[in-house]
Amino acid sequence: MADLDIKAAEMLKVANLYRTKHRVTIVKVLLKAGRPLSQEQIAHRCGKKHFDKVTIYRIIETLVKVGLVHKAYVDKRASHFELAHHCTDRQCHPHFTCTSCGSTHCLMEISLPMAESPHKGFIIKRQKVHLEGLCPDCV
Amino acid sequence: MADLDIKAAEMLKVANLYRTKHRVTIVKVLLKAGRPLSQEQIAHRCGKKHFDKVTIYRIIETLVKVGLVHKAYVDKRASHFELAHHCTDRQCHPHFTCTSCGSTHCLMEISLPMAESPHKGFIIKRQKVHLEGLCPDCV
DNA sequence: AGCAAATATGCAACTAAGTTGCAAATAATT
DNA sequence: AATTATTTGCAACTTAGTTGCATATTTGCT
Repeated sequence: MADLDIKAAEMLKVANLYRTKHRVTIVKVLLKAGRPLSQEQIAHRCGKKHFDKVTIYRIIETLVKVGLVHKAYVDKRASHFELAHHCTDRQCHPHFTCTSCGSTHCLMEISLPMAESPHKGFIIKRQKVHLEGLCPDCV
Repeated sequence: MADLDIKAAEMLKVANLYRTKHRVTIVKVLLKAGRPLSQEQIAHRCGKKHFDKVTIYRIIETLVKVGLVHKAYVDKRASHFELAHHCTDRQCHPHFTCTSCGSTHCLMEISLPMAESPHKGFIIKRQKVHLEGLCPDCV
C-alpha cells in the first residue's frame, strides 16, 4: 500500500502539518476504510503498534481543524470521523442508519438541494443529512 | 400554567403511560421550551424539587419509545431532546448550529424534499437535517 | 376510600468517551 | 549535528449515560 502512504503524506503536506508516523497511519486507515470510524475503530485498524487514544483524539482534532476530516455522526455516544475529500464545502453525502440492525452506511450518490440562505438572518454555510430506515440486509 | 398541565397529562394519556408528577413536569418543561434540551437543562428547569438524573433519562427513554419525543442532536457530548408533535413521521424541522457562538436553533419554516426511497436497497423512512453557519447575532 | 398489582423513582456504584498537564520523543530547520 | 518546534505517552481526571435493587407512586378494582 505504498500508494496510500504517498497519498496520506501528500495530504498532510498540503495541509502544512508535520508528517509523523502516527498521522500518516491514521490518514491511511481513514482512506482505506472509506467510511466514518470511531477512535476505537481507528485504534484497532492501526494494528499492533501502540497508538494511545489521546494521540488518536489529538490527531483527529488536528485533521478536523485543517478540514481534512469531519465528524460524520455520533453513534452510541461515540463520534465517527471520515475524510472530507469527497465532500463539497457545502454538504457531504448523507449517512444512513438502519433502525433494525444499527449499522450505518454512506449513501454517496444521494444529494439533497441546499436549504436556501440567508433564512431569517441565519447564514447557512453547510448542511448535514442523516437518514434512517432499513438497510438491504434487514428489508 | 394549568393549560400546560392539562396538555401534558393528555399527551401521556394518549400514549397510554402512567401520569406521574415527574413525567407531567418534564413534558411541560419540553412544551414550554419549544426547543431541544439536554438532561441537565431539563433538570434545571424542573426547579428546586429533586429530579434524579436517572429518572430523567428513563422518562426521556420512555417518551422516545412511544414517539412523543426524539433526539434532535448531540452537542458537546450531550444529547438534546424535543417533543415530536410538530414533526411529520418522515422528517422534522432542521436544526441550526452557529459555528461562531455555538448556539443551536430550530428553523421551523425550512423543509427539504425527502431523499427518494428505496435507494439501492435502502428503505429510507426518516430524514434529519442539521445546518451550520452564522446566527443573526454573530453575522 | 382501601387494597393489590403494575409501574416509576432514588440511590449508589458503575461504564466508557473524551480531556488535561507534563515529561519524553520525534520532526523540521539551521 | 544541534537547536527549535511540535507531537506523543502516561496517568489521572471529567462527565454523559447505565444498571440493579429497594422503596414509593399510580392505576384498576371492589
